Amino acid sequence: MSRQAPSQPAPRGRPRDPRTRAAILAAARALLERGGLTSVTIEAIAQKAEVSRPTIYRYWPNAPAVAMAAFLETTGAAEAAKSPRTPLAALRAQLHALADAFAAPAGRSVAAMVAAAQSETELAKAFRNEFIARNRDATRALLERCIADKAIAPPEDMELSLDLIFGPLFYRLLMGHAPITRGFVDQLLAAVIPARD
Amino acid sequence: MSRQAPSQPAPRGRPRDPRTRAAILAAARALLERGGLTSVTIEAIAQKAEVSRPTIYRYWPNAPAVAMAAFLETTGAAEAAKSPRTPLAALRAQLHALADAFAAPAGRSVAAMVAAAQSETELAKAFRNEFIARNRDATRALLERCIADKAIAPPEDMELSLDLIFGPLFYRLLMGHAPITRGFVDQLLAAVIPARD
DNA sequence: TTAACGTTACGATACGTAACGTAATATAAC
DNA sequence: GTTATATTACGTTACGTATCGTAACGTTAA
Repeated sequence: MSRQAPSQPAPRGRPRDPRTRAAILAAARALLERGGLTSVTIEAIAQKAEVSRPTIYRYWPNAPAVAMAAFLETTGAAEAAKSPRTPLAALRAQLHALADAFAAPAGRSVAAMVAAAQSETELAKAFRNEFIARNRDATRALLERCIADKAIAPPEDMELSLDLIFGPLFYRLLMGHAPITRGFVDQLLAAVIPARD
Repeated sequence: MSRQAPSQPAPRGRPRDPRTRAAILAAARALLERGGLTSVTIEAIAQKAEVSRPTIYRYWPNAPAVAMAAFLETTGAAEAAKSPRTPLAALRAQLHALADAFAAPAGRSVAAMVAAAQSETELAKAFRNEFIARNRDATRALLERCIADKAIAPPEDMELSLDLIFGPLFYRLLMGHAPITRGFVDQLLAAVIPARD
């Protein structure tokens, strides 16, 4: 009996050691948080991961791609805390979490990925789809729950509201002209989300 | 009669040829707009400007510094159009000009400089002081004139208002998830600047 | 047999600097 | 005023280094 449409084409030969991939990503992530994107070189990753350089190239085409993979692996969209009862509180908790991440060393990684995305189209696409879009989706969902609950007045333009919330956060992260605090998030929300009228 | 405190200590030796500096900056600017920051190498600048590499190093310490100098030379703060009579119209014109710049090839330069600032402290400082701060100052001044004229209600936090205006613009520039149009600016203003009550 | 991985090696690009010669300008000496 | 001299700008050439991306080949695990 022969399989006519195998969903998994049966991998042949020696399988990839999962520790290899993990070691590369872990090394890239560590380098990224410490020294920023410029310190994430194939050479440095290879040494830190105790893997040969050609092996890294067998997984990813260049250093920024490894950095992006490492970044996306560890940093998902900020998840809404489950505990808050009201969607408004959940929204606030979600953005507080994002602000915390931006203020922490992880914020440097985010900034580095934004920077990397400016010069590499592929990275930009991945970053938009896997990070930007996910964060917007998560926040949009909570906003709509707030609207459904009549906790806030429905905004005229939902996408504009998202730009008004995320824009200033990224702006401060990248320009560094002012700190990113939970209080700042609260200010943003107060300004952007019209309280229930 | 001897000058006791000469304001210009009389430069000695061969003066710098102004065309050298101009050629370097022009070349850097062209490279920056086309290929982004990674294409702005000392090597490429030297060839395009028809200047030797050591000469470039005599002016600036590294390639990103040249790029920043070229950027700041050509892209100042958006100036308020003189024609509009009311400060509110001037504010709108100023931000329209910024949006136009962000949407044009010059926008790529701005994005490239933001990216560069993430990995080079010196550049970050220059960029904050010479570009970010200047734009904020210009807009803040117009906002205050609007307030003085009672054209708009005074915002609770002026700096927050500036973040709400500039943040989304940079956010769209850097993420590229939506276009930067004059209509977007108008939407921003409507949302952020409470109309006269 | 097939593919993963290491080792070694190679050419290419860009870096930043040094050394040296020449050109252009100021100041001082005559 | 003309001439010497110091000083600086710029080009040319060269050097050593870092990192890149790839190729070749052997070894190991399925």
